[in-house]
Amino acid sequence: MTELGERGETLLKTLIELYITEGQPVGSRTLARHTDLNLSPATIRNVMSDLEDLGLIQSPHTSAGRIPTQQGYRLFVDSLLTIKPLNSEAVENIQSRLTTESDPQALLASVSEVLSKVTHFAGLILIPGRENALLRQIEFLKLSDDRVLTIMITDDGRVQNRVIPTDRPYSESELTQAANYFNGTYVGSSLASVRRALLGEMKTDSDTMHEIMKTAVTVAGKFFDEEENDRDDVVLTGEENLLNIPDLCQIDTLQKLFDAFKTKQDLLDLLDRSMRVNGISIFIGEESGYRALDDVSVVTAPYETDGSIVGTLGVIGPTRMDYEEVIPIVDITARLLSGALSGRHLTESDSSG
Amino acid sequence: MTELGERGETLLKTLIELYITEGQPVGSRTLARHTDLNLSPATIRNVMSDLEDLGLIQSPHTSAGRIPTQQGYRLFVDSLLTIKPLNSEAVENIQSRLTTESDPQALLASVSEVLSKVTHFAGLILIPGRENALLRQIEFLKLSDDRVLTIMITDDGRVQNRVIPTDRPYSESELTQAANYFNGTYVGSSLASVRRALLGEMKTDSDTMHEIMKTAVTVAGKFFDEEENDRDDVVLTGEENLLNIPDLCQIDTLQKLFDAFKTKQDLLDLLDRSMRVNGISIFIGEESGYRALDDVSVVTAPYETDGSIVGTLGVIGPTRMDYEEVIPIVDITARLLSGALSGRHLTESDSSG
DNA sequence: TATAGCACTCGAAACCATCGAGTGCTAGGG
DNA sequence: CCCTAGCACTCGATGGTTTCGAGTGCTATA
Repeated sequence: MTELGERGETLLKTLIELYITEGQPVGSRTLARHTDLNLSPATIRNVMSDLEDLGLIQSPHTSAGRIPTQQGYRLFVDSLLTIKPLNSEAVENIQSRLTTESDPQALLASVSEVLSKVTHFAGLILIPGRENALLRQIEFLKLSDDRVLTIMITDDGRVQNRVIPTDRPYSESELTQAANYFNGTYVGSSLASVRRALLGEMKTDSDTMHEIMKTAVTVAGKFFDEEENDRDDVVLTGEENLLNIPDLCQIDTLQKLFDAFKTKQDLLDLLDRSMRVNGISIFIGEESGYRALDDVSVVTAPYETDGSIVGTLGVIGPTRMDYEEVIPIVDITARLLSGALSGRHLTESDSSG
Repeated sequence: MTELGERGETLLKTLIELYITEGQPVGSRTLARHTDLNLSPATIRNVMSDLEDLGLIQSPHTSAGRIPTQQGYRLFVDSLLTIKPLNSEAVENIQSRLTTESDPQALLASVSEVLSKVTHFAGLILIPGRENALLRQIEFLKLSDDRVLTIMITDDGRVQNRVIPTDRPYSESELTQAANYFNGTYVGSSLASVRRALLGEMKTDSDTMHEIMKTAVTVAGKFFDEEENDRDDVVLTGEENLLNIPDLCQIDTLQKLFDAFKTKQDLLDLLDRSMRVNGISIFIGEESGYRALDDVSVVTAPYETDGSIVGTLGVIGPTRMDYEEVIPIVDITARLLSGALSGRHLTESDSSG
């Protein structure tokens, strides 16, 4: 790519900043006024023409000013932006939220909420799957002759319950014994390994198994079979904020967006991809590759527990968002959350219920 | 109110039906064509003028056709509409959903979903509080020195868990004994009475209480203290459907609406009110009394478990919705749900974990 | 009482002129 | 060689005018 020169960079930077705050195409005169280069509009025009040739800016029509292209934004966030000092009120807001909430699931959801409140865009967070969590306890409760309530607790303090339809009635004591057997065998193992073990058990010739074992394997097997069991999930908050944004006033754009919000699959994919990157990811407009997100930008940052990345959080806003403000907010939120999450595991002791 | 006459009623009815399907103000000529009264447009005009004087229809401007007013819709739904025969596909859709889902919480949520799918509007359902549910089992699990995970199971098969911060560390055996004591004392009581009993216990001079009892009362007390514990809740689905609706194309209208969807308080109030009515309730435009709902209509119907009303479900759509189709859908959904909910309680037996 | 006729109203659409912000280009100056 | 001033040009936005047509209200009449 052709070299830009310091002057070109300065002008591109101020042009984008102006466009972000004003929302109007910016012309050569305006740009001249808002820079301390002491250049005439005519000179600015020449530079702008170069910038346009490079594909960094464009004009909506002949006699309008210029607006940044996707590539312009990209260059801007990659090398031009000066991160704004963090709004301390926002930091306190985030911090206080993180310290008051002790239930881990509610904590993660509230992080999404605080992101949307602070940025006035939509906040989102990837809630990690539980394949690596350790089983702390499982319990089978008889609901009726053909339904068993299964409750599983993992060492990260999460509780999951599901009603399992059964082929035959189980007695309560049978279920209790099955749970005891199951707990005795698998407590302390990761859910992934429990799942593997169950698959193996189910293939085993069932004649060699004790009746109680069979019960445990059957019921727990169905429990673990449900896909969603340990799937990653996305919590999205503040979607309604996106309705105020003048850039997104087209109903069908919003429609696409909210449809994607409902299914969440695209969001999940995107967050999942960005989890493998170390540090902030920014997807500008069509960069994300999902149609529904063509007209927005997504800023994400991974968060960790005890040093390893477990999930991602972020913000969805208009492509014309104030990156210099949003980026540090997302960044600090991820850091604060990582801090709050560390040392949150259950005691490692036995788990007799 | 002045008598309308059969001819006036017929004309009002067809006018509203036309407006509902076409979305355009309907003029005298169109109305003349769509009725079998063999009247000339001029005559129709006279009648329309009367209807306008009665406040049932209005014209957006001098040379446009007429559209129904809120009062017009009201009269229409109260005494004019001919309920369409139910779309059998929709019924099967609802029915199959109700029979496949066995987890009661998921069942209620899926009803909201199916309502939105079938009507292409937003579905909503009031999920009843649990004050009348019976305690089946409670369990305390130590997470760390200052956090205890509390899990409560009720006879309707619902599981609720919450992390309780504690003042001092409790040992695991202490917590197990406390849970045993608590279960021994309160299993089978309604949550309302457990709450009352706990309030009493907490006032009692704690010197007279065994240490284990104190533990149980303290931890469970905090659990029951959280307001949301047994609050009614609203599940709302298919909000994004409302974005396609041409009548609701104004961003600020949508904004108001989605803000209300977020807080849910107004929806909860409305559903709560309509729960006290026996049968279908219809709130047209401003009738509901909530600003956010000024531009939409809400159709609701209560549903029951074993003969007594426990909640409400419904649909939110544009004021210009096809009431003749939506009303029976809401009605039949409520009936099917009531049927599916009856006989769903847990077995009444003991609850040794 | 219903109808036919007619003048009238008013929004929608098409058309036009004007205005002004902004551009590209070129010639000239440091 | 880079910068600047000047100038003609473009094109959307704005606002006024006209036309068109759907629909109305009124009145006379069968």
